[in-house]
Amino acid sequence: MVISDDLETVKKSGNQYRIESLAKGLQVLKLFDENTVSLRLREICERTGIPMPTAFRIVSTLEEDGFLDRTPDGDLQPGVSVLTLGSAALRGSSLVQVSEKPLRHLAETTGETVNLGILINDQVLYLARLRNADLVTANVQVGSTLPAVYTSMGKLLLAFLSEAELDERIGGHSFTAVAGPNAVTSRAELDARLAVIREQGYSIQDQELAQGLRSVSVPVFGRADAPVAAVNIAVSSSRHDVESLRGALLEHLREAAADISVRLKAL
Amino acid sequence: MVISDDLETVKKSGNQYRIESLAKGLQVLKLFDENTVSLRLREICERTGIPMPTAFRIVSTLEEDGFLDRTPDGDLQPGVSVLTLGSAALRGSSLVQVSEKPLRHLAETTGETVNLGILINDQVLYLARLRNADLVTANVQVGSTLPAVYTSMGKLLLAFLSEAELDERIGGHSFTAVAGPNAVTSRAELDARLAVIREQGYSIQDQELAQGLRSVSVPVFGRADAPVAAVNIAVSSSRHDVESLRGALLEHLREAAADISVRLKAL
DNA sequence: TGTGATACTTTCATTGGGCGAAACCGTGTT
DNA sequence: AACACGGTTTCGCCCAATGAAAGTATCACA
Repeated sequence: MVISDDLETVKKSGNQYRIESLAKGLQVLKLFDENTVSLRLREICERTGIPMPTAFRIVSTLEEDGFLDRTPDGDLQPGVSVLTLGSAALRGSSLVQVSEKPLRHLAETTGETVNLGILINDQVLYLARLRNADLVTANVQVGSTLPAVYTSMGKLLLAFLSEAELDERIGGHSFTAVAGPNAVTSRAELDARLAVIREQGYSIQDQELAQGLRSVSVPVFGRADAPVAAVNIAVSSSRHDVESLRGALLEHLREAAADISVRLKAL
Repeated sequence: MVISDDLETVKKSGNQYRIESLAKGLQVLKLFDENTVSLRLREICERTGIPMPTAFRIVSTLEEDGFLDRTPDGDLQPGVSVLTLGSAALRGSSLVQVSEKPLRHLAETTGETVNLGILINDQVLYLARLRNADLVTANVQVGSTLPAVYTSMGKLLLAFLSEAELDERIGGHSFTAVAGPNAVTSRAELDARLAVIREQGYSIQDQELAQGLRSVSVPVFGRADAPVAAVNIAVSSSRHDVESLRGALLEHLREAAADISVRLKAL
């Protein structure tokens, strides 16, 4: 739409409608993640570059609305609103609701760790996860994201994208992240693997994410003919080789995915 | 602090540091809850009273930062940032982490629905919940809140507050909400029940929240001598009478709570 | 094809609210 | 007592946030 990048007034942000003060507040909220349980005002300033009085006002506002809480000693933590919002969003998703029973069944019949994930840009977002008792598993939780190209769910979902969409999402990927021994290291290699996945209809990851981890994924379909999500079974390499994944586990996985797909279409 | 309510400039909000535009953005975010999965721009305007151009800008900003997503047909939904933030906050809480195993054990040995909750103002916030197969249960999920005075966990946690704190939290409570047949209906009645709870060290709710539901709760302690959370067992009244709750179930519950407390103190 | 309604997008002028420098405060440390 | 540090409050400037109003796209119904 905006053709006028003629002047140097392009601004850093592409959105002409962005409200700066709101964006700053969101930026502060996003500082809190799995590794960052609590922060002090000073740390918020350091990490964001926002001057202290402004950060103070932002924090006051976030606190007032329950998005931040203060521990007795003044540390700032995500507040109730964040919890309620997040859980509501997660549970509100019909995909998650509908998957609950099939996933539980899958986990029980196979005894393995199972996951449900969707594609967000170049990342896989884990929407549900049922862990088994394996000592070594990927360190992900509901809400975590991982680079799509190193995971079986991610590659599966990438495989169903058009060439253009694929470019858009992973065109800039550097393939240099720390990953497992068999990780893809170039776009060409990725394209080849995606072709195989398209061919066989399922996706396997053999120690691509990390040493010792394998997984197999299949698609979940909604009403449209593109997959809306992926389900997988993740195992320790010590207990299952690649062929084992292609056998009974894949069969159970397919049943679960089909079950979820049917329930989705029935909505 | 601010003694000057002398002028009529008291303003609706008590916070002199509030940033209006940020607050409005948060208000929009909060529209999304368990019953509100998606909204249109027009609905956002109607529900908040924010004029459309402003709402448009707010939504653009929230979208840009991943706090809102747009379905193919333009409906607005909570975005990835909300999911990741919320789950991170939930999982980041050491209380939830530490409770996982004991709660699972409790659920398995008793076969009942078990919950973990904390007190937020006059509400109980459910941090963890393991449901059994009962047809009728309270319609709560992780992240849900319920009025403390109608729940066993809530009353238990209220019972440990000082008179002043109690006043502050439920001083304005009207006791008129739709609740179960045995719900407390006055502050005096509540005080009496809290006294009993303090006496016996556990809390029972017998169809106070809703017809057909009973539960029993005990406290979880951290390093301080006030409880940090409550654990409960929630049953259908058709399968357990009140005396049954006081028996073996209470015993198992106490063990789980003690287990969690020990783990908390070991951190 | 035309008419109108609806929902959203863009413009624009006006102004109040957001902004950061700087001063201030409280607490702990040397 | 002097200092440092983290947080709070003041103050005045000015621009970014605001909403009225105009513009556009889409759909429904004739």
